[in-house]
Amino acid sequence: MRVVAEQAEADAAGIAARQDTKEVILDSAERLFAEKSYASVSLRELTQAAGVNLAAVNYHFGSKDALLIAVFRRGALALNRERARMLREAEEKAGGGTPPLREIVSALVLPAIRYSFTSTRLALYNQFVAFARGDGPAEAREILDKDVGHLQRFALSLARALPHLPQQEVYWRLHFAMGVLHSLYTDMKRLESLSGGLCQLDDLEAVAVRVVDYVTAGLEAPFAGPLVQEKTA
Amino acid sequence: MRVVAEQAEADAAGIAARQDTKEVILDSAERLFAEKSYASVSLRELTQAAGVNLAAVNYHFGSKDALLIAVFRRGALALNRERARMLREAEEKAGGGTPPLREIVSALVLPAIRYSFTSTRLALYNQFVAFARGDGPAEAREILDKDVGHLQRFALSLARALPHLPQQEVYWRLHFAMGVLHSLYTDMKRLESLSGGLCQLDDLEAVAVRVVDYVTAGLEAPFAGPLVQEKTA
DNA sequence: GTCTATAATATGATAGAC
DNA sequence: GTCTATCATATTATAGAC
Repeated sequence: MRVVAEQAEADAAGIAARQDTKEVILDSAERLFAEKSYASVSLRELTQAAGVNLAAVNYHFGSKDALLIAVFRRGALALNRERARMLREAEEKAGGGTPPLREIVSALVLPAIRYSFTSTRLALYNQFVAFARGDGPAEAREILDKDVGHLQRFALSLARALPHLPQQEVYWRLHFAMGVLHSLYTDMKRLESLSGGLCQLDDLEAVAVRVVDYVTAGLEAPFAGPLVQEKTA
Repeated sequence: MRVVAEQAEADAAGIAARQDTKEVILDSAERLFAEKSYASVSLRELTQAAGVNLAAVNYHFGSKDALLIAVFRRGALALNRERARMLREAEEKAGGGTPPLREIVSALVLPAIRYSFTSTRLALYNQFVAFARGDGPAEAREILDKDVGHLQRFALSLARALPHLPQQEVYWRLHFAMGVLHSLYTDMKRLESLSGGLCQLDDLEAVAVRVVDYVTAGLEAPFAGPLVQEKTA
């Protein structure tokens, strides 16, 4: 794209030129789609923010819809890979047995939080997912619905760590945990406002501890069983 | 609109005709904006779904943006009113003292869940909020950010019920609770898929108990303090 | 691969008859 | 208040020069 010397170098080396442009577009798209929703971001705004030509999106991805799917795929792959790695490590450390609940929760939670701090790439991944579900083309929604394989692994691991809980309740509480994670990407402005600036997304470790504490406690909540308490009033 | 006899009747009675059309538009807008995002829903699609004329939106609301704000306002008012009512009742029942944590949580949680079951009007309110934040005009976003007054009441009530917790942590855990609620409107399809159909949003009471259990446990989670545990590995 | 110019279409909004 | 017709504009996508 911009640096012509490098371009010539890459071409000479037989490499598929600079794939830089593609990456830059993906980065901008992820951020803008997350911040402003897919439909509301025009290709003009997007390509201008990315510093590339208007036609580049269609050249590299084929269409705006295809770009949305590409940006989702990239984010999902990176996040799921890291989660799976941490879960595997915890299981190995447990010698084939069940890892402590806190470690399972950490494997689920920490990659999402870490990325939100360190990588521009995944900072807004979860927020993007919310929009993709409402906005995107059918294909993107299907991918999203099917993107449960890695969560299934966590469901199984959690079920082993919480043998007294019916499987159904494990699923519900895992689902709630995802909601807690979601809150880190979605409503931080409201939290900042609510707390008068006291609560901020600045200290990675501190936030991680809070989330793990909360989610672990929720998973360990006493389960009363299917009977609903009779009102005394 | 459609029923001419009623229209004439209302006109004869001196009432401002049928305000039905306005309501129908608000209902459709709330649902569609929530499902597909504000920007992706055209006025043509919206008015067709509502069964009203294309020009009706501009006539009754002035613009598409103004419609978004109107639909948000209506939902926020109804939900906050009900939450405040339940919290007040709990406080009165406690005779000026601090209500049990579970009751505070119920006041926060039950109205949102109940509406999601009973009222088409508010069924998708929370999901809509997520989109409004990314999508809407600046005015809508500001309203959203400032819409913390009623949450402030809950923060204070929770702080009294959890006197050992620093105020900052109360805010964080209230924020996480909102994330749990959010999960009921946002990713239910993923939960259904993940659980193989085992988990569904069908039984209001059962879901309410699950959410209250989870959120209460999270609020009651032990608080280790600002010190971060040293890794033993 | 990148860019300009433009085609084809969809959108929000409005004027004006009823 | 409702409807049809239409304007002005913005959008995605593409053709074709470089």
